[in-house]
Amino acid sequence: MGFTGLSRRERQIMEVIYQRGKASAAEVREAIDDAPSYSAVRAMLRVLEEKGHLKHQADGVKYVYVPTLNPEKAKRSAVKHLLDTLFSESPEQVVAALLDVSSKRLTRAELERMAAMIENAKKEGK
Amino acid sequence: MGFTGLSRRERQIMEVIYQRGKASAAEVREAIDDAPSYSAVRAMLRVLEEKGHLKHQADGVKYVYVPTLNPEKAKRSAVKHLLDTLFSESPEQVVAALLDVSSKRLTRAELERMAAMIENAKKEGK
DNA sequence: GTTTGAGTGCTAATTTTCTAGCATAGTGCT
DNA sequence: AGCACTATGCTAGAAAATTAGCACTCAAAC
Repeated sequence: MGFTGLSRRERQIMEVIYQRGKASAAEVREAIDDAPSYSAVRAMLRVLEEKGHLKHQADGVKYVYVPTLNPEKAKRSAVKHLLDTLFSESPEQVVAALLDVSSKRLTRAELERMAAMIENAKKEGK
Repeated sequence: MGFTGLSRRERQIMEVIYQRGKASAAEVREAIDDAPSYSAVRAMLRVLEEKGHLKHQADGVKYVYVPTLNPEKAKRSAVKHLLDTLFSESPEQVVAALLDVSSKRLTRAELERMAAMIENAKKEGK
């Protein structure tokens, strides 16, 4: 499932939670730039849980929210969505943008590992 | 600018337009799954234009809408956002997901080109 | 030149999203 | 026990998004 179907705030909240893996209402609120009230955040967490996007665990007295969807699926789904919408199904362009955006931070080792993954895909696709 | 800040419908519409490069109100409507009325689509196109995300050109009698933001910037911005939220700043994981999602469609030539891009990045990062 | 069709601009109203605030409960401190 | 603090559950209301519908324009077909 993509983020389509979520309202603006809901999406913001889901993003924070995916980013951190899990988060309490207060943490979500802190992480949002133009954050709404604490009450509002709590209300929306409840709604997101109702809709099935989140579940919560009691951590001591408070609730910690976690995505329902397994992270790997979420990632694949997001990449697929990106391919469909912005990249006209062209994985190459994604790689290009990726290198462009993160070139400064990339170490040689990381690049090697990426190359290895691609090498591997070549073999498999034989 | 990412899609943050847009409402659910607005986002859907922007995605359609990025996907196709440009689109008329009728085309946008057709491309949306659970589409609202034609009027509704037109109204939102107008709003998106006011907000500066779209501009329109007259194509004969009708309007064709085009993104304001240059496609390259949009792509970079989207990839960056994805890195920030779901991928903990790890470009490798993006490549992994990408190969995973599109493995079936990838030709050898495409893989070669990706490999070449990475090779190139290695040299530059020297 | 008038009728028809496809388009636009606008506005009022509905629906959804978003928000604040109050009532309540548990914990820890004194 | 009483107080302060930090939670939660809930609900009413405000604000924003979404929608439908009408009035109008223009071009082409008749």
